Amino acid sequence: MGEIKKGPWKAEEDEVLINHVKKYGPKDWSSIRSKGLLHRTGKSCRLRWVNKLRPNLKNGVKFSVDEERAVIELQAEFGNKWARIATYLPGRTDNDVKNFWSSRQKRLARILQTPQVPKSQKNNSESPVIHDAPPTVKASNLGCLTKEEPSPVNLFCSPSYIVHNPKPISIVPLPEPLPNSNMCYFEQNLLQPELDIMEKKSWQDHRQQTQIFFQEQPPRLPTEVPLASESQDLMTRLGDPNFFEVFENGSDSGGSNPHLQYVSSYGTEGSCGNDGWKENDNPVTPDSFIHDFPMDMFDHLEMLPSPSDW
DNA sequence: AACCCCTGCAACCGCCTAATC
DNA sequence: GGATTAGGCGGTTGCAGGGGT
Repeated sequence: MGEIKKGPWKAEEDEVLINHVKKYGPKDWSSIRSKGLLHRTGKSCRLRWVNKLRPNLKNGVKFSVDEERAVIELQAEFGNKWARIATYLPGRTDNDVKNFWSSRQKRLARILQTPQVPKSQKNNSESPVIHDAPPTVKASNLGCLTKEEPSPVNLFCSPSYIVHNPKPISIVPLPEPLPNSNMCYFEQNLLQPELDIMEKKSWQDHRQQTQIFFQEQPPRLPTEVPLASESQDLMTRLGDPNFFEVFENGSDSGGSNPHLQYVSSYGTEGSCGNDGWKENDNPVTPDSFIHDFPMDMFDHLEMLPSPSDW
């Protein structure tokens, strides 16, 4: 048996592989090598067929908006089960989906990358911390949010989620991660290294009437695509130190069924007086804001200067 | 023009599981 | 029942091309 060939496939090799599949079907990959047809492993042959030679593949075609949505939704549901996800996307392979997802994650991580806050600024508890990028949920905190430890929850844990899901962010403060819960989704989408977490103090400084709401519905596909111009507006708002004010005075109770809310010590009516979780008797959600996130928001984000330039 | 950086993509690697011996 | 093999899958790597400086 000759040496095993690696590296890019040549057209002649493809032809041999195609002929083999025509004769015997997409199986017996190992026999290709044992018969001396190719000096490739069965694995390599199979991979080449599945990813490049199989009929009806969308080679060289970018993911459509619908496909992107589907990947995001399916990834939220199945996790990194690329092969399974690919079965929902005609013409796409697990490799396609995997590459799409990882490049997207990289892109978002870069977008949301935040520079280190200088120590002098950190030590100054009176100075509000101005974040250079939309803050994110520390996903690992989501599983341990308690009344005693009302972590400064930052939204935007999953940009793709927000971009593509007009529903309010679902944060379920449960003691244990649930399979197929949104929490799992957050865990999987945590951008590494962990993006900076707002400190409690600055959280309070920024938001005198903090209210974060919870719902248990799974992510849903968006039903409308806002205009691109809205993206620009939103990006302007994201860069605004007072950005979080949009979460105050939520006006749209929406269709969710929130059952908990986070109330700061500066909370308003019904506040328990201390920071912490409380039953939400009269939920008001920031739906309207979240719903405003356009599909292409992060495409526009990329057009902004990098955080280091801010 | 040269260099660097980023991105997308193809292919490989390692692990796991099922089938076969 | 254990060992071996093949196939499947997710993670990772390496490279080519494009864009910016």
